[in-house]
Amino acid sequence: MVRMADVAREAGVSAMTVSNVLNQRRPVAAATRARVLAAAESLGYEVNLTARHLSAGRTDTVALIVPSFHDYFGEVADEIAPLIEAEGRHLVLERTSASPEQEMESLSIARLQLYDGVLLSVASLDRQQLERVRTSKPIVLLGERDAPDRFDHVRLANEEGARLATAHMIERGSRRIVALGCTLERGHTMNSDRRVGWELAHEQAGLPVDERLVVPIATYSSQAARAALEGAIAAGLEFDAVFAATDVIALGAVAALADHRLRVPEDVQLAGFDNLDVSRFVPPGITSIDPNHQGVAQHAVRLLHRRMADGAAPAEHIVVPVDLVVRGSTRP
Amino acid sequence: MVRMADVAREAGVSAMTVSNVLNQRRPVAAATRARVLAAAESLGYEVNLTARHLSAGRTDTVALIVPSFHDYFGEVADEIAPLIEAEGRHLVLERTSASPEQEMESLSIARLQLYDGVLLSVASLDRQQLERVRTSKPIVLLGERDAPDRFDHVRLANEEGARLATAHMIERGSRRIVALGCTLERGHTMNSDRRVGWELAHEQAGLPVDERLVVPIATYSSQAARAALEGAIAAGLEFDAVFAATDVIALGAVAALADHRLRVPEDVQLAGFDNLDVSRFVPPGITSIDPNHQGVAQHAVRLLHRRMADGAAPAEHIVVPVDLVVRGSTRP
DNA sequence: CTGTTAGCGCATTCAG
DNA sequence: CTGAATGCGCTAACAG
Repeated sequence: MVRMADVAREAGVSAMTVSNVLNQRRPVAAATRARVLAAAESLGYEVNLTARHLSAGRTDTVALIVPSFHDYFGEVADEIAPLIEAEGRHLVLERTSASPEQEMESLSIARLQLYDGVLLSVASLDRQQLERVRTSKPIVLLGERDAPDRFDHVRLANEEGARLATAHMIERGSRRIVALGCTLERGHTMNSDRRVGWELAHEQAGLPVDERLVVPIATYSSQAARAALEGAIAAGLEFDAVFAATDVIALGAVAALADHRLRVPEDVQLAGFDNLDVSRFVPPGITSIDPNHQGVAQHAVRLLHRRMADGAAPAEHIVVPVDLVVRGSTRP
Repeated sequence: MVRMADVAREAGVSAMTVSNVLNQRRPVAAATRARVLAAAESLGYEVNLTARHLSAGRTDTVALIVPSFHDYFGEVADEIAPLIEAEGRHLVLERTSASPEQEMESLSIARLQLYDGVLLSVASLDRQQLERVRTSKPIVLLGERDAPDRFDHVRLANEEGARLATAHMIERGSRRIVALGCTLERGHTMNSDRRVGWELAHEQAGLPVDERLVVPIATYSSQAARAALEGAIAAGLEFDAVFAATDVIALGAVAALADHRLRVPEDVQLAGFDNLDVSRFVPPGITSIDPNHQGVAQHAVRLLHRRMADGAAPAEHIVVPVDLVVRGSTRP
């Protein structure tokens, strides 16, 4: 390994001068500068970032910690990356496997010290566990779970999105709308908040809420969603629309409906949530709630930036508005 | 910030003893040990990993560098992560935006020094640019591009996969098969190799190869694929099947075919490549080539592991076999 | 079993 | 404009 001292010796200067040339921190005589650059080049020198980080006390790197790398989180990450890079920092992704243990570990101060700031996409930690996280590192929470007020937090307008999608299908004539992947449990989680929105749409339309239409699923996968809806159909549940808690779930619903030769939207209307790319292309196009990734990304980075500048600033809690995107899976 | 020295003072021992207790490196008297742990706990001490990394000369961290975080790469990353973690290391993702500049920068020795090993998913660097990468850091290349022999490299059996999918549709009666998202250009790239497989299937079946059926696309998006196929249809291209270079492209084809009321598979058969989750659920199910993510992940991690153990070992070039997964988009 | 010394490679501070 | 001294926090090697 080539160190700065090696370059210094080769160029006949001190290490400090090498540092100054390479970082353009102080003016250096042109001739000296040229010699240093030549020496660095010929030895193939590159700065040791670990040493720089230790010395500087910062890493110019931000971590985005997600439950898993694919689907929704990958898409958000691609939105966040350029915003972080625009400020001259690097973004790295780590994942927690959505297990509370790993999510806690990734929050250990040790791991945090590698980064100047952390965006944590909370999937499974509850309020109490988050309460125990004590660190002065800038952290911004992303996601739909309830969290302590002292954290900056960006979440979606889950209720409003679910209400919009459900109201839209009521307006287009449906009266028995399955809430697939939702839950009757209370407490702020993504699938509970979305069920509340589904209820709200019924109340606002003066329709009764039939809790049998809430069909929970085992895991947030298309496979589980397909199985759950098949099960509901087999059990004789009557319905004329499906509100799916996520687009991944909606995709499972598409498959289950096709298996039973139920036409979308003629027999059953369908709407999802997340506006994944795939929803534009699966015929007849899946009506969905656009979660405004860009807005999420912008707020998250803005809050983190602010927090890194001022650790004592009061916490902000952002609810990012969402939009209904109408496609062929709901009736005109 | 609490340092080891603070804990040492609090516990009335030396820093070395604190280190030994926390890392279980050397036996420590039970009483001392207890005092150290109590002190660490009460002060809220956590080791500074940057300092440890500098001192130890390693980071126990592997980077997976990908062109973008979503879709294919996110799925592979989720396969690789547990294998890395099983060896007691951490995995982080960085992205290059698929620009050659950034891909080169992520390969700068400086950046590499942060990691004990690097898995680089090559999207846009050509052989010549890779040739210029000089480093003793363990690197394993992933991806379909041609690369210098001195690198360990894991790629898919692209030709064979494309041949399988095309031959399958020929067998099921198609004679004019569009190669959507492929290219007539020579040289080892993903979409060139897959075109070669498409050709090969024709030759083996004794069928002529009509180059007008090769329909390239502007970007690897469903949107671009949809537009390209619409364009081909509008231009009067006659075909009875589509081999899509990727499943993302196949999804665009599904949309384009639906727009033109062409039934799959009755009017047009369709097969893709990548076996994305979505392909199982889009009616009638998209026949696809399974890229064997798990095999890719296992080989990549194995090669990296080997390389980290022995920097001088001869480079291995793995071609991971692929499988045809038949679904409803091709005829029985 | 525990402590001392020294150094990982860089960059800030102060001197010249 | 350039250099020397010093510290970032941890741990390997050596003493005791």
